Amino acid sequence: MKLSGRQLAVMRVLWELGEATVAEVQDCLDIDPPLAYSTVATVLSRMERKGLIGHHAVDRQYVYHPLVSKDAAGQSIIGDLVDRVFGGSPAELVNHLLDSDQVDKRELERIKRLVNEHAAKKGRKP
Amino acid sequence: MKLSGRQLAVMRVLWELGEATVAEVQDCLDIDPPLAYSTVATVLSRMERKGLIGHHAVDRQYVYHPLVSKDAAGQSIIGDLVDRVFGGSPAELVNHLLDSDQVDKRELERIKRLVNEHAAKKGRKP
DNA sequence: GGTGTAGTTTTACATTTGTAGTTGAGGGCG
DNA sequence: CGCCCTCAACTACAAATGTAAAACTACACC
Repeated sequence: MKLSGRQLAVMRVLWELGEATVAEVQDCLDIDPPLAYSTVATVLSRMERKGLIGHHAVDRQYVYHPLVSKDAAGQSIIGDLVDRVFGGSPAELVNHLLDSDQVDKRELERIKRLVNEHAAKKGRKP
Repeated sequence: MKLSGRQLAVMRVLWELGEATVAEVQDCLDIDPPLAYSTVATVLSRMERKGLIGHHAVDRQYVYHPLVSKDAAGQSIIGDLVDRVFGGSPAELVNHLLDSDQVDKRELERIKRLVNEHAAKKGRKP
């Protein structure tokens, strides 16, 4: 699966809302300057053509919904990143991530906990 | 900074080799079917125009070298990913990463070590 | 029943990317 | 001296993306 920048932004809205009309997507896209209605509609159409999302009509308007889960997409994107930038080593990714200033104390704690939990699970049932 | 798929592949070669001629990049790109010489040359030119790489002439041929470090690029790409997919939470990324089958026991150990080391460093000198 | 109006579909166009052929110039070789 | 070879440079073109105006269509309201 492959998402362009705008497509990803739209997917985020759909993941967040579960489903949404064109106008709702347009509103939730926090972009400056805001996209025209027809622009959003075009993006949604193309995404549907690619099977990323689906729609059903409700009262003359389309309600779009994701066909790929956030988890699946995240998984795929991360896998790609690990392969293409970090030579297949997830640890390399983590290493870079930890150096980033996006990781404050709070996030670091969460990460530590996640890793330990995961290690426990893995050890219990491999 | 923004790298397309092919551009990233080329950067990987340059990061690996430090610097390289067009033909060397072509050889090191492990792509099937292999890209034409002129294709690689075009990609390199465009990347240079965008300031991603530079070149100097040696004996009638160009030797290209990266202008952005792998670390910087990795940082930027990860930052983007965290922002755009995981709502700014690095822990979310890690969570997904751990669920990936790219993380085997060995990688998990490495990750655990990295996290603990980092926590120690952070605790010492915040 | 005509006329807005909201919403979808169509059409349009620039930019970026992926890919590669063609051209042109400098240098070596016969 | 003229030909060939190797590169860099230019040109080309299709697909995807980003963006949006224009056209169409069904509905409601006067």
